[in-house]
Amino acid sequence: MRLSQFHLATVKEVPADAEIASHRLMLRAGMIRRLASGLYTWSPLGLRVLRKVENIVREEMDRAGAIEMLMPSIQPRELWDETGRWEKFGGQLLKIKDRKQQEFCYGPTHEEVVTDFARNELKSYKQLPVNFYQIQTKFRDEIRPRFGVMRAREFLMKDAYSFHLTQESLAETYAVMYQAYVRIFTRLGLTFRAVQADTGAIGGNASHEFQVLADSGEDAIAFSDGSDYAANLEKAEARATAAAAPAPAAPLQRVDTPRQRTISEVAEFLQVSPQQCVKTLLVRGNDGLVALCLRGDHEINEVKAGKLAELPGESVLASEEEILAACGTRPGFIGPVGLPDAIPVIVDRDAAVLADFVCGGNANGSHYTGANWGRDARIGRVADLRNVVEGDLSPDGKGVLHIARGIEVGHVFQLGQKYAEALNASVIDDSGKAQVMTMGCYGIGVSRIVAAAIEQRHDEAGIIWPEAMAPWRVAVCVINPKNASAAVNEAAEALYQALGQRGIETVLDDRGLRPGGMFADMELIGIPHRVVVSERGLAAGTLEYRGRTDAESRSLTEQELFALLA
RNA sequence: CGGGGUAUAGCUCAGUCUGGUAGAGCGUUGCGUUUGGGACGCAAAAGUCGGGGGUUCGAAUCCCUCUGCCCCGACCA
Repeated sequence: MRLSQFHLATVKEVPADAEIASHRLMLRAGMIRRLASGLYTWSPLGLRVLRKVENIVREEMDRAGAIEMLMPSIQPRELWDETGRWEKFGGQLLKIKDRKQQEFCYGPTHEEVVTDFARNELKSYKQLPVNFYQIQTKFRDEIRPRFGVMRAREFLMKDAYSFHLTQESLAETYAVMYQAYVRIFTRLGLTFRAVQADTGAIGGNASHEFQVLADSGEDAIAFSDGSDYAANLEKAEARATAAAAPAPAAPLQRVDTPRQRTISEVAEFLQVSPQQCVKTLLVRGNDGLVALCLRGDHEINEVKAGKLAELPGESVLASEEEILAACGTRPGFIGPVGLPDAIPVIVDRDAAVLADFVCGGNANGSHYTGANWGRDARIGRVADLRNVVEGDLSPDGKGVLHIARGIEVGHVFQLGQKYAEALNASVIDDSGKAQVMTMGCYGIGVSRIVAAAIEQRHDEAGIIWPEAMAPWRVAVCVINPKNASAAVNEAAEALYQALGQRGIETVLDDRGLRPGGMFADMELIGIPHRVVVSERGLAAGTLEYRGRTDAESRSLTEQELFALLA
């Protein structure tokens, strides 16, 4: 590509409300332009990168045996009524009507459509397993779109759906997809981790997220330094630090804590560490309130709490009024000692192995010291309620957990029969009986990958593309082309042609910018390799090469350059 | 949905408090000088000051209202 024939539109300034590096750099590089909240135009430059990602995803899906298709983005309400998700999906579903007032939505995902396709197309177990995929625009009416294309309302996604007769077959395809994802993110040149993910309300046997590691990531992930264990923080299991509580050594004593309500205030006031305190959260249970007890320095994990049998499927903190009505105490002074019998007490594993601890006194302005389970407070049962923290033992017993931030770019999921059952998608098995199919689904946020890559790889000057994602691998920069000798322009043109003939994607910067502006642009848009052609270099018979992350330029012969790029 | 902020040239923003002919930088166009890290000079084009209503002799500025956008929170996977 000759840059003089392209539309490169870099800018120096960027709106103050572009918060994260990838959003700022994509705007500055002119890759995207905002049309409305969460809606972005991909410029020619941005599209080149997006297509690089898309093509790698497509190649690896094809290699893994998935079959590409394309489904409509507009979907009829009736199909969504069949699975009950027209209502359940809520405000994220963009609903529209046609001229006959019939209702449709812009697809946020395609389980309904693909399962409808499958129930019409697949009749026999001999057609299974089969894995359909598409790369297509999705729309989710996010409450708060942000960070440019990182969390946009309209975005490009690869979604694949596999159909099986048995769970074993699903597990096989799941493993193949998992490996395909590993290949994709490896080829893209990203630092990532596959982590166990919560399967949520859908159930199923397995789910993994692929997280690109970046400090600005919205997800927290835990991983072991002694094994390959890695999980989303909402999923990571917290093991108790001790097998059992030590024997009680201190007497139970009520102490006045007139204005100390938070754990940190109480701990400081009583001169104990937060680890020696028990905090008690009251949440709405199936039948009245439920008490959840945690060690003072630990955080509740709402996903784990929501799964407790005593809770209605979600964890919602009780209001101050509800607490006052049930306990006669304001929040801040609640504790397991002397709590009304009607309130079940569920204790986190680590809180359960404390002895002589501090807890709320169930009276305004008072706490207990020297409290002990059994002697002073009842334990309904012990459960894993908390988020793991840096330094926790890995749940597989090997190594210690560390916490990192990640950006979710892929998610594989063993769906089971939820959708096939709702839509009655079945095939005839070898005994002639109809069997509901078992499904898996596998998503990749194609447009999000572009932002995630920048988030992971950038510097002061701009984007640092992995080679596989760069809009061009090499930039040939001509110094002062309008006034340089014919030889310089000819040499640049010849080099550009030679690189192209070797299959190396090259951009020729023949715009005639001053060198500073030209270099700044090539660095901003993240071209991995830069070669300068000038009178100076021509006289010396060498090319001036500089890698995107190199501190300085160096001289290469043309042959050395080709070898380096081979 | 609750709270906060914001809307002025293509872009980034001053100007609003204290009402009196619309500003800067970047970008764009033309001319000239320049040409190895975002050059310089001169000239020019470019604005229903988000929409509507009100107060006033007079509103970008004060008041009411609507809308868009951004941030925090709640929500959601």
